[in-house]
Amino acid sequence: MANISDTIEEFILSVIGDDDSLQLSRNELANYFAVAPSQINYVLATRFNTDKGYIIESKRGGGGFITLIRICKSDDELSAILDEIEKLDGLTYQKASNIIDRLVRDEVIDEKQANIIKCAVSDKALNVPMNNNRLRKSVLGQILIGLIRG
Amino acid sequence: MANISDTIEEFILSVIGDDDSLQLSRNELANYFAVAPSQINYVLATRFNTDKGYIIESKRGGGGFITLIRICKSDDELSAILDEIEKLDGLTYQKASNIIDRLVRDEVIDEKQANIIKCAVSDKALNVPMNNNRLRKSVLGQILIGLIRG
DNA sequence: AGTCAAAGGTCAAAGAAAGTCAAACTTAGA
DNA sequence: TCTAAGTTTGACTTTCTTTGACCTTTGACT
Repeated sequence: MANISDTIEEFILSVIGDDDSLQLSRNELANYFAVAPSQINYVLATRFNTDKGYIIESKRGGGGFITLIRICKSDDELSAILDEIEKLDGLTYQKASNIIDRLVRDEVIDEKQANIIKCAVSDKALNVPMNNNRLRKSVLGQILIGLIRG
Repeated sequence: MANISDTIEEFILSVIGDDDSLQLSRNELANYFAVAPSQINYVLATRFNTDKGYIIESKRGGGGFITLIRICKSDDELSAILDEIEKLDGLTYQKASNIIDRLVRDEVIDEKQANIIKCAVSDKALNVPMNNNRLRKSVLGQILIGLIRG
């Protein structure tokens, strides 16, 4: 509890509300929360990355800014994600979790379903005597296929 | 009696009271009782495990924490199944599927959730170069725990 | 074009939790 | 008394967060 990154995340989420983009100033935000500017990058990298369904754009120099854009939900978001992970060799839990969060955000699945899926792809569930990232990709892949079939 | 683990157990029980979850800091608690931090893990492992009706979640790093969640009464069926499969060495897909159907019949989960779980424990998902019945048991087990957790 | 200040970016080290595991110790029971 | 089970401790690991030093880009102003 009481870690500043979570607080900043909350703040950004509350500011973005239902909008699908938000412009902010890294320095101002860092100043507001009295943290190092690079902490803002940390929050963006861990909480607002593409897996979670956000795109970050920015500009440096005088009058610079950071723009946060929510990737819009599309009808075939499931197949898009399936394609996306198909290219990868495996999936870390972190990445899988981000994808699942994104599906919740875009209302493709609900919290309970997300919970089930996260458990299914957790390290605890996939406790094989080797790197389990390939297996995780396989499990999540099959679940996505199952969701597509309805 | 009067060993420190029992004292810590008492303390946690008194703090949790009638609530069904409690967040605590391992270091603070260890400090309070002047014991090694890992003793807290010992107390949790021996007194607040799933058999005893609790589930533990945690996060490391700055602002880390441990959350203790009490399994509630309505989760009896899930816990019973958990106990049941805990005794087995592994689970065939057929057996897992039967369990899932049973949960649907008893309205513990719905069709969609059942579909997700079946995908997660399918042979296609669990395509490891060995017998996957142990793995299947592990995956279903974690999902059941997740369902209890809510 | 050249300079400079004002952004934002990167990365690695330090810090702050919690987890693991095995050795040492204690205690209850045969 | 001997042993097995339960407890306590501490060294080492893993994960997540915070900080700071240094780098790059941009636009304004000579």
